[in-house]
Amino acid sequence: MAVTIRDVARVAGVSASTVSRALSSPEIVDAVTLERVLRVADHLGYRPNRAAQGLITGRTGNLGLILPDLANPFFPSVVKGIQSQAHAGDYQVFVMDTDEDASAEVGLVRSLAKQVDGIILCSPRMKPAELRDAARLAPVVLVNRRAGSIPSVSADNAQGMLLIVEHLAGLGHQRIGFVAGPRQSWSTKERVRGLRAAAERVDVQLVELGNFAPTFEGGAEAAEGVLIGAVTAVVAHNDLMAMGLLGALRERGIAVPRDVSVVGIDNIQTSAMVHPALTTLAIPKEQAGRRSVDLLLQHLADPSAPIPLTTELPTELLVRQTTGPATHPKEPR
Amino acid sequence: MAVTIRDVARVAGVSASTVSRALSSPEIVDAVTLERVLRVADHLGYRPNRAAQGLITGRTGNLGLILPDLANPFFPSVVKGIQSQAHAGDYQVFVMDTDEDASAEVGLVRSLAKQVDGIILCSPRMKPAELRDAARLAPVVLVNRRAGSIPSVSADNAQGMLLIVEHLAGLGHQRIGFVAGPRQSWSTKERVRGLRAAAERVDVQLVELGNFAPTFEGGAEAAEGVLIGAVTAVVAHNDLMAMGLLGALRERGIAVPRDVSVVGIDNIQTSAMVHPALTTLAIPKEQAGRRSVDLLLQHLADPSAPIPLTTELPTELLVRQTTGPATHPKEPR
DNA sequence: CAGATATCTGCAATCGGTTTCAGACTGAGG
DNA sequence: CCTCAGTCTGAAACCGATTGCAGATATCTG
Repeated sequence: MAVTIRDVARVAGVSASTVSRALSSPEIVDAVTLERVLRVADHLGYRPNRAAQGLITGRTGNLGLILPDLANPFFPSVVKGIQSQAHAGDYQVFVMDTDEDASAEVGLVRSLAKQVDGIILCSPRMKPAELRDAARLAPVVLVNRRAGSIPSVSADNAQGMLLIVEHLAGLGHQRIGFVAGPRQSWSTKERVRGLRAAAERVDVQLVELGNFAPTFEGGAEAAEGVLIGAVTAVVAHNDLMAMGLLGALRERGIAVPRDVSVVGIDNIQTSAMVHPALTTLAIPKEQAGRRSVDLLLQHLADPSAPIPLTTELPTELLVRQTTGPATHPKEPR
Repeated sequence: MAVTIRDVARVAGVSASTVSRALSSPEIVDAVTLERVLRVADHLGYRPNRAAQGLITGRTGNLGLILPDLANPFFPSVVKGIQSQAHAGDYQVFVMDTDEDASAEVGLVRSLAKQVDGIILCSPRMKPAELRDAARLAPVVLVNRRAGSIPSVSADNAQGMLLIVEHLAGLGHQRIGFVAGPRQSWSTKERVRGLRAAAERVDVQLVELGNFAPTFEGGAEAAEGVLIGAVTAVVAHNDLMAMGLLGALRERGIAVPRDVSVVGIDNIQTSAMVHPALTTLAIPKEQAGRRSVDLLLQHLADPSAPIPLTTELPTELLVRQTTGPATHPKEPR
């Protein structure tokens, strides 16, 4: 059916070995033979059979990507970055959505391990011990999480939180609320830590308003706490929550940013499309994706070479319309 | 390194063939042998090598998915549906994002064809002739497009447009604007057609406001035309555009839905999160994804069996806050 | 009880590449 | 002219599974 290496060999009047060499190590075959083989291969539309190559070389040319929920607007950008970078390196990407099921992750890694050369775990929910096990089954790179000795790519949360707090402090805010994500989440912990450090450094008060689901609804639920907490500014764990919060505040007649300022994190696409447009900390999502692929491919190219363990990408604060001068503290309007 | 079928065979005291049969056609091996083999396989953690299986059977166990832009919030839902349904059928999915590059699609199909058992083309931008060629390289199912004799899954646009127009007419709107997407797009044509038919049937006037990019910005650009067109309601080609339109109208001091009603299409996640929440025609995105996989797997299971050529999924109108009674026509407030 | 049939299993070929090894040929140097 | 190194090529083994074929055993039939 399909044209094989032997077909090319026959037409070019050489052996299969020569064709193989012409394609994979052209420098060791005679120039005129090479040219002829390549022309024939091209003319016949020859495409190496990946399965056959994989069988002998042990390389599949595939990468696996496991993530909790594609519907969460944070992830598609990461996938795009991964996808395009992988493709540039002649790798294909298996995308697997676990529907936020941490236990599914473990099974997926196991079943994927043999079919790919490496796995990218994006915001994995699994336990550290499970991560360690996973990393033994195949080369693994983590995105949005750090763990033990597994290479990882994440945003520089400490720096990002500082940007946020400095911005708010600069607007006169003294009491800043934080609407946290799920307690177990790595990002949540990172961000709490970063905010605490930043608050101390900038000398403002941080009011932790509790943990909520990292969704629009979760953010809406946090509105009550914001009012009770008597803060003049709120940082939400992500943009989705910030948007939920915005909606709930509006329902309660609280004006943003006049009565309270709101800052999101992620810079998802729609954060710029809502009204008022959301001030948010932009995470370089595509870049994180690309970088994770780089790390993986680098490791595959030379498994003995050392891989940078943790890569932290700088964030950027996008000041839009949901942050403004603090009202309460001292500046009477 | 990895445990092979021969390892299992040796430990179980049988031949490799028997192990193979135990795994793929259990009914033809002796019950006690079967049990022993399966136990050993499980105990050793045996996983068949997909490359080896693929080499001999010609089946890869992979599906390819080509789509224009993952960052467009319409697609992740479709991917989720495809992903989960494929996984249920023990298939993996290669996801490829073309970045809206129609010419890239052709190349991708070609390079993917040998590595997958079938390809799902989601909203492909390529020309009909190219589609025909693609379908010759591998089994293909189209999502969101119809073309010649290639099986396809799409929303029932005619029905959907009728729902929209009836809803608006019911609110007293007589002049309804349509902000169309790209002229070449299949959906655009379908929707124009559907709207025209619906307008005629319900006896309202349809004002076509021109073609715009299917983005937030594209929608914003359409605002001017909406005002000039003197319509009391607008249908946008998709939610992203509707949201852009909403923003631009607000900037011009036009209140929605008081001054003008707006209807989107797609029901992307954020359409419910903006204020006012967008009235939109919901497309069953996940379901479309699942269905496309069903069609493909069905064809793979029995290539001779006929496949339903076009599947149209019913849509649903979600009436939220951007549509209200018409102001102009006769009802003075 | 012989012979036919059914059931189960193993051998060996096969898929399409890659890679080791050895041989053919070339040209240089003595 | 012979030897030797260097360059290029082909034969054959191999990766890990599946499957047609044939042989072995058990079961059934008359």
